Amino acid sequence: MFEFTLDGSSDGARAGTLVLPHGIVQTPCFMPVGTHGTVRGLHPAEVERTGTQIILGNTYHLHLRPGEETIAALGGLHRFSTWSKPMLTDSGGFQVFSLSGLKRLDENGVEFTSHIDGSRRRLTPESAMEIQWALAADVAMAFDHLLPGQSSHADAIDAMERTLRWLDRCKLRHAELSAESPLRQTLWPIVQGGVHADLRARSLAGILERDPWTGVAIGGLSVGEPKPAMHKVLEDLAPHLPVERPRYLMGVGFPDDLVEGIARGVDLFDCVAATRNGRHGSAWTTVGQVQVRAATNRVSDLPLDPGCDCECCTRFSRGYLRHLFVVEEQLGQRLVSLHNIRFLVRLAEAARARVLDGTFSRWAAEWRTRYFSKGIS
RNA sequence: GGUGGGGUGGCCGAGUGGCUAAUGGCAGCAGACUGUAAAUCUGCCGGGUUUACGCCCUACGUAGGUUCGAAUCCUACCCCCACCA
Repeated sequence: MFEFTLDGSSDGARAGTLVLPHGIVQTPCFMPVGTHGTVRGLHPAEVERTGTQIILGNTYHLHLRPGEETIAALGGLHRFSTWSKPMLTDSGGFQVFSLSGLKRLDENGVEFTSHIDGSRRRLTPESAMEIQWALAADVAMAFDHLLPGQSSHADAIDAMERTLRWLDRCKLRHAELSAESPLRQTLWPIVQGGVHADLRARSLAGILERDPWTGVAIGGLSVGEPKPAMHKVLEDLAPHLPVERPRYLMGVGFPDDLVEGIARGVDLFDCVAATRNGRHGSAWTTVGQVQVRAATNRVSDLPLDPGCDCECCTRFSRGYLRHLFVVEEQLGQRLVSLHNIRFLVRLAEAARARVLDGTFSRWAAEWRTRYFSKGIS
C-alpha cells in the first residue's frame, strides 16, 4: 500500500504507478478538485468516464459543512460521496492563503472566522490530521503555511520553518490516529519556501530528514509568482527529491503547467481551473482556448474541440453549448467542465506515453510550439 | 367626451435649467480565472474622427417657443395607461 514504482523516465520526465488503498494511479496524472466532496456540478460516474483516477477533497470546507463527524458516521468521504477510486484531501493550508482576510495565525495554528456563519474555527496541525483521518481519504496532506508568490525572503523563511514545525506535529498526530490501521491513509509533507532557492532547499532537506514519506508535495507555487520562477523552483528541487516517491505539485494545472511540470519531474497535479473555467465558459482545446459564449460560436456546428473524445465534444455543437451558456442552463457548465478535465487527463496520458517510449522532450517541444502559437494541444 | 398619470439611448428605468452622450439594471461584445468564500469578476457598450488629449454630428414622442444655456420651463399636437361618463 502507498507504493510508487517508476515505470520509466525520459529527460527528467517520469512515468510511474502509485498504489493506494482505493486503487492505482498512473502518473503523470491530473487530479480534479472536489472541494465539498464532489467535483462541482459533475456526477461521480461522469468524472470517472473522463479517465480521472483520483480526486481531491478539502479539510476546511468539509469541516464546516457537513462536518467530519457526519461524514465519518456515513462511512467516510468515499462512501459518502460514492467516489470509489483514490482520493486525497488538502489540509486547509490553502485556506490560510485564500481566506487571508478571515484568519488569524499563530504558532499553534490558524483561527478562521467562518464565512458561513461567522463562528470561530481553529485549525491546527493536529485538528487537520483528525479531520482528514475522519474523512478517510487515501492521502492526507500536512497542514502548511502558504504565502503569496511575491513574498519576501524574510516572510517566506518564517512560513517555511513554521511549516516544518507543523509537519512534526502532523506526523505525530497522524501516527497516533493511524496506529490501529496503518494501511488506511498516508501523510504527505509539503515543501514551502516561496521563490527562494535556499529556502526551498532547506524545506526539502528538513522534510527528508524527518521521514522517508510515501510522497512529497511542492506547495506555494502558482500563487502570483512569474512562471519562470516556478519552473526554477522545480528544477532546483528535482535532483534532491527521492526518485522512488511520487512528486505532487499542488494547485497547479493549466495545460502548459502540466507539460512544464512533467518536464521537471512532477508526477501529480491538481487544479480548480479545469472546472472553474469550465463553469465560466472557457475551454482548452487542441485548436486554442475557446470562449464558449463568443459570438462566433453562435451558428457553429463544430464540436468544442474536434480533437477530443469527451462526452461534450462527441455529442454537442459549439452553437448548442453557447446557447446553454447564454440561457444559463447548468448543462453548459457541466459539459465544459467535463471537457476541460478530459483535456488535462489526456494531456497527462499523452505525456506518460511519451515518457515510456522515450520521446518526451521532442513531444514537449512540439507541444509548446503549438501551444504558444495559440493552438493549445 | 372629462379627469389624472405617462412618453428618455436595443429593452427596463433614473434624472426635472448648466457638472448630461445622459446614474442603474438587462441584453450585446471582449477578457480574466491555477491545493474553489467564484454558475464569479473585469473592461467596452449612439455615430464619425484622432496615436492620444480632443473635436464634430445626432439623441430624451413631434413641432414651435422662452433662455447665454433645455431631457428638464412654456404652447400646440400625436400616442399610451388608469378612472369617470
